[in-house]
Amino acid sequence: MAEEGKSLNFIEHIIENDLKEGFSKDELRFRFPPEPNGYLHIGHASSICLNFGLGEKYNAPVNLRFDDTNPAKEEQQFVDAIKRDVEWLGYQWDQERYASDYFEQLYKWAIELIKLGKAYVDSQSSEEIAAQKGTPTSPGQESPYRNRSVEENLELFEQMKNGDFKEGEHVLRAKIDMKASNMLMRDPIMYRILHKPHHRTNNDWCIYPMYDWTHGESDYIEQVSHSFCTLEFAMHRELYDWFLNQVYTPSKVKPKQREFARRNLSHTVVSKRKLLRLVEQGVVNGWDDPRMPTISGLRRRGYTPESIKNFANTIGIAKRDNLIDVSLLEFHAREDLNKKAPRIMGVLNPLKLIITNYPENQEELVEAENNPEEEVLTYREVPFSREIYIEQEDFREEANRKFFRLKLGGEVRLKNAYIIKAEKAVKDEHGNIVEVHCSYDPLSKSGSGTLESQRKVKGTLHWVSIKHAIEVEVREYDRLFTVAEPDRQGDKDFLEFLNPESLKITKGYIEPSVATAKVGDHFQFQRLGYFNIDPDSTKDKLVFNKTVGLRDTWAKLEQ
RNA sequence: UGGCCUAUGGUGUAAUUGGUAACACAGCUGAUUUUGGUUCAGUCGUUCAAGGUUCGAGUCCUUGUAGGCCAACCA
Repeated sequence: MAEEGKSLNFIEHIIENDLKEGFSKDELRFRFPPEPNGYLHIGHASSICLNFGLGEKYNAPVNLRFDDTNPAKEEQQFVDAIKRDVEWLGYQWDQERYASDYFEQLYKWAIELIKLGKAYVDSQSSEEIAAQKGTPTSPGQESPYRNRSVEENLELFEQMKNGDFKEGEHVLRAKIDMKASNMLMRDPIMYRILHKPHHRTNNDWCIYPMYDWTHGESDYIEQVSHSFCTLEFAMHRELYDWFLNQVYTPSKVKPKQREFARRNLSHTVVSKRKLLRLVEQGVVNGWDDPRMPTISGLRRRGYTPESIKNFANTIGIAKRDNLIDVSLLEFHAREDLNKKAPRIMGVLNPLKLIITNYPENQEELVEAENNPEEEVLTYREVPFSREIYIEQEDFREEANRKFFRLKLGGEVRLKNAYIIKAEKAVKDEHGNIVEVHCSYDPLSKSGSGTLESQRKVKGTLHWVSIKHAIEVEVREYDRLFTVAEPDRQGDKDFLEFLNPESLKITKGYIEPSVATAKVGDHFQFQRLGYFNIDPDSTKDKLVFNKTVGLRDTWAKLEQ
């Protein structure tokens, strides 16, 4: 079902045009084709949202197809992670396919190409082949094996398949044009010998097809109508079409490849190869480290599927180079979490506050809104007592009028509780404030309806009762890199721009209502930001990840 | 010294296909607020350059300029 009134991106224009020119809507079919050699990242999320979004818009099937033609790099664990991530985003694929499902068909087609004189076995080394390839500005040379007889080619190719040769001894090449301006058309390699077990076909094959030979034919087998990929494949289109034309039957759908620009995110890297380095060198704690721009990392960090999808839809799809600021991603996290995350009180940098006129052994429960954004408000109870923690930043001995928080002689409201007045700051021998003594107005209790409770005081602080607070571990994250484009800093390696302070682990104190929360649950720590519970949590210790802070206009004023 | 692609506010993306350049984020003002959050109102700012076609050009043409991609038995 097409959304109305929404402007179309260039991909949608292409589809609309095809439809207008008579392409049947029933034959629309898309695919998301990851290689299982790493985890999906935010850039893939854009591609997933594009393809599956198109599927939803046109009510067309979308296949999940693993491009698994290189057993040297691909693993089952990545297949599993990819499926988990796509599902988590909320998309359902029509069929789960693997390029390796088509190895037999591809092999048969290759034999046909040989018989037609359109493919040949080259027995040179990869260095020799590369040397003959020419350069972008000069034509290539033909291989001395280019005109082998069909019979010889057939025989050699079969021996390749049977495992009679070592890796690198022979390859199968398409016979196209060594002088083509598009270097991909200079007799591209279709098959190489690889004596490696494949995660699905084990040792059935020792020849493996190359990407170009595989991808378009796989699209064709699945009758994918529109095959979208990133811009670096633009030059491959000519070859994609050439291979397709060798096997195409007019009654069938001929897939159409179109290219869009990959999305770049500031202050990170969006490339599986580079992310792999971060993982392998131990810069981060795995692919799902909350600092990683992987889907798994973002999930663990506390991003919701909706926030990621909204982000992807907002940034759209186009063909020009781009650098999207992470703050836009963070905006979408806040926007979604603001609606969904229950509010709680937690203190990260505790300062002890004693309410001197509150009876020593007294405690009470105060009522707190779970989320002011709820249509029907719900409440919980939070324990209050004489000794509480507030944030260190929320108290100053002296401050100007712009400081809405607690200062000596000044008043603030304790959220959901009483209005207090700071009387005295107790210091240690170094002059650090270790305790604040306050008095409270017993008639000012929140929601009590008294005149005193309705007094307007400028500041409201969050707090926890020391006696009742739960101690938790809090992991706060900052951008992984100190510069916007770490992988575009001249000849310097992107690892030179790591932010040494990307992870800060501290102790926090939170209200007891959270004790029963589960891994993955989201919360807003009031006045601080959004947090969720990390899988590292145990029965005895909750671990929180900070997803993103609240918008903080005070911090801006302070600068 | 070739081929292909791209160029719209600070960022990202649109513009009913030649008809008033807009949406989101960021920024700035103000209002509301028991979160310096949210919400609301307002505001700043845009078509790479030069020619050409046209009543009219972000859109078409020409020439420049800038950036990206292409020489893995990777995808």
